[in-house]
Amino acid sequence: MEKNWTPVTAAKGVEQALKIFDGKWKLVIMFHLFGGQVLRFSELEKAIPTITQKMLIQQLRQMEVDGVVRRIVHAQAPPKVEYALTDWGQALCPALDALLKWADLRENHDR
Amino acid sequence: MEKNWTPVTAAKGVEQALKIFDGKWKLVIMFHLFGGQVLRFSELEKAIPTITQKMLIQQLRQMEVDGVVRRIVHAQAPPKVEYALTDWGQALCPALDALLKWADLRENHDR
DNA sequence: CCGTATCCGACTAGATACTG
DNA sequence: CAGTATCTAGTCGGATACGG
Repeated sequence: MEKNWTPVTAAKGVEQALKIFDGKWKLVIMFHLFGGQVLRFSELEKAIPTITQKMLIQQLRQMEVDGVVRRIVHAQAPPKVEYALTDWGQALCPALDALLKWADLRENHDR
Repeated sequence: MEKNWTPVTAAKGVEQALKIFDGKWKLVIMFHLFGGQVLRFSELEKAIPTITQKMLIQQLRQMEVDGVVRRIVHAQAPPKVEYALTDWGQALCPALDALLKWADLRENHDR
């Protein structure tokens, strides 16, 4: 069945989608995890040197709640926690590609 | 020729694209103008009753600078100014659709 | 009709220090 | 290793009043 969008509801729909990767670091994190990569907390820290621990954990938690990231805890000492994208998270890739493609179009319309 | 993205540059690329419709009202405005609609300043105000004049003009100006909106001034009294999307602005539609489609996928992965 | 100018509260992210 | 807690500066949007 089809949805019938009004300008307002369509905008709200997109905003909902955007909110899920809104936050200064979520895209960077996602791109590090695309392709099925599984990284530890400390590996993400090293991969993104300018992020603080606070921001890293905050963004990861929100992404987990939103269902784009999976948190994998290994019960050991010392602690080991890994992060990976969910299937749904991986599925964002094509949409982001579309955005990149659109940004590239600008050259043809600018002067 | 192909670009070779790193996680960081890809994220920056998407962020650049996102910035262009970032701001609380830009998407709403765009959805009102999709399909070639041409609207006057006052018509946009009526179409989006909760926006203030300040925000409306601010978002429109930025969108104009960024090249997604075209400003059409008719030299008359009383003043008449119309706004429309550029070709590039219209070209955003598919990418936003991809985002909407992705958001819909969530049902299949949630429980 | 189509804007501009100013003030102000809310939210975000960074710095920093500390813990199981 | 993998977090938590607190404080603060900067940014964004809303309210309101005024101008060509």
